[in-house]
Amino acid sequence: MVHEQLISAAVEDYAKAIYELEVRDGRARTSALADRISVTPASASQMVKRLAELGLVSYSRYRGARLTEKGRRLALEVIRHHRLLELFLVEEFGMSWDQVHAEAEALEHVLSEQVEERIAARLGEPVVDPHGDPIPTVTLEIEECATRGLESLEPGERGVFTRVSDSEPAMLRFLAERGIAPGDRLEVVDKQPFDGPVFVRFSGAVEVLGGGLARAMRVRLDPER
Amino acid sequence: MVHEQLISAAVEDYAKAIYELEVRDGRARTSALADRISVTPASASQMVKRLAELGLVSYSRYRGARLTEKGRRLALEVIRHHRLLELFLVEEFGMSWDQVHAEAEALEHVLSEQVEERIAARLGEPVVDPHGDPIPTVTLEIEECATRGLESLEPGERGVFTRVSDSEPAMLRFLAERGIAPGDRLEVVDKQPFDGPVFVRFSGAVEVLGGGLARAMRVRLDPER
DNA sequence: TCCATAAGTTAGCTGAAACTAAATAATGTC
DNA sequence: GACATTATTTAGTTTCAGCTAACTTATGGA
Repeated sequence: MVHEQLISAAVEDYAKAIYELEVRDGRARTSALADRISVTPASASQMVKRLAELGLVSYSRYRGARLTEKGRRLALEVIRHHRLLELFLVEEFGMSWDQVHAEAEALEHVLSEQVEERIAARLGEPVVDPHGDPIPTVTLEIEECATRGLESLEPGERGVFTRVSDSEPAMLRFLAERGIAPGDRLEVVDKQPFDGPVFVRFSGAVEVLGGGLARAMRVRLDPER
Repeated sequence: MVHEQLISAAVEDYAKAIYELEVRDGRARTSALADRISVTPASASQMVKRLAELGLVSYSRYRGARLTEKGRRLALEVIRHHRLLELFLVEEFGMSWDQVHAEAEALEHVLSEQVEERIAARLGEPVVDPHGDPIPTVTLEIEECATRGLESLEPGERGVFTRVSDSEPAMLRFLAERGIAPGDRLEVVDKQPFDGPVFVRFSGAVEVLGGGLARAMRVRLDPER
């Protein structure tokens, strides 16, 4: 729970991004990483080398980075901070869904264990954040339940809207306006090819979601009861 | 309220330190500044030059820095963040007096206007922090009431314990243990020369305060009623 | 299988902000 | 008023984390 080597905010950001890419894609390609951190691929490549020196990832050139156990713990700690902060800002300060991501992004790196603990206690040791993302426990356990991008569902398939990328305020506002939130059940009614819009029924009303939004929405497939 | 040029945390720290030195000593000497920031005088000197380029201080070599109006506003904004955070952590999370300084030191640089506003509202737009330091208003007005170091009072003089440096946890714990807090009335009973201990009566009990502690305690002189 | 394109890396540079060592100004004492 | 002491600044280096440009490896179509 305590870092030995004094880890910079930049390194924490890389660890977090690599973790999230591994969860989503199974691996963290350099360019995807660069994209997520908003730096050039050259910078990401270099930083991955630094993370390797710090023992946070293992990698061999040209084949991406894989978090070590130590790197994974660091990533989960940052993610716990991030998600607790998001939930705290929503619950305690009544801030909106789409605002809290940017706030948490900055605060996550300077949150002490002490304050983290106080926040978690205040919120009743929560297990999911406002976007439906699971919050790692104090001991950094996390249950990443398998989800699929909404765009991959075929018409007729049903599921539960489980989480949505927290980094697209416009998307979050769009959903908030329509009262769509994690936990809602949904059924794909129709979809158009080539990343076109997806038609989804949420408790009655059918919504048309553009391709980009559909890819950002993660769905847990209906256990068919 | 919004910075034009994207100001780093380091620059914010310098502005704050210069402000506090100006309040305490009337001016901010390079070595005092270096001391406060925990860098070498050479580093402080260099950074003062940078602050001058940013229009935050005016200075001519060898005669210290003076905050410009812009620099003063930046300092007060950081100080507002710091003191609101300290109070928030004490009031809402029940953290102790001596812990909150370090926390606030890190958080102050990443607190958005939004969250600052929420915290201030939650606390009821407070005007002093837990250490007795005044909190600048939203419009950055502050009332720095004239105080003297306890060590400068002569036996027989009376006053009100008004504030204490928040950066010395041991000192704060010492005071907390004895139930001494800002607002307490006091009377100097005796003192020893050469930075020796000062004997002070707080509502009955006489306490012996070492020279270092005495210098850290700021006292508002009794208006003699 | 070959090769064009895409992905990833290396080399070399930049700006922040720290450092040490050396030089220079201010100050206070006699 | 001279000079020793202290304070401040300058010069030159380091580390971090980004950049561009040039190069290398992977990959997928024909």
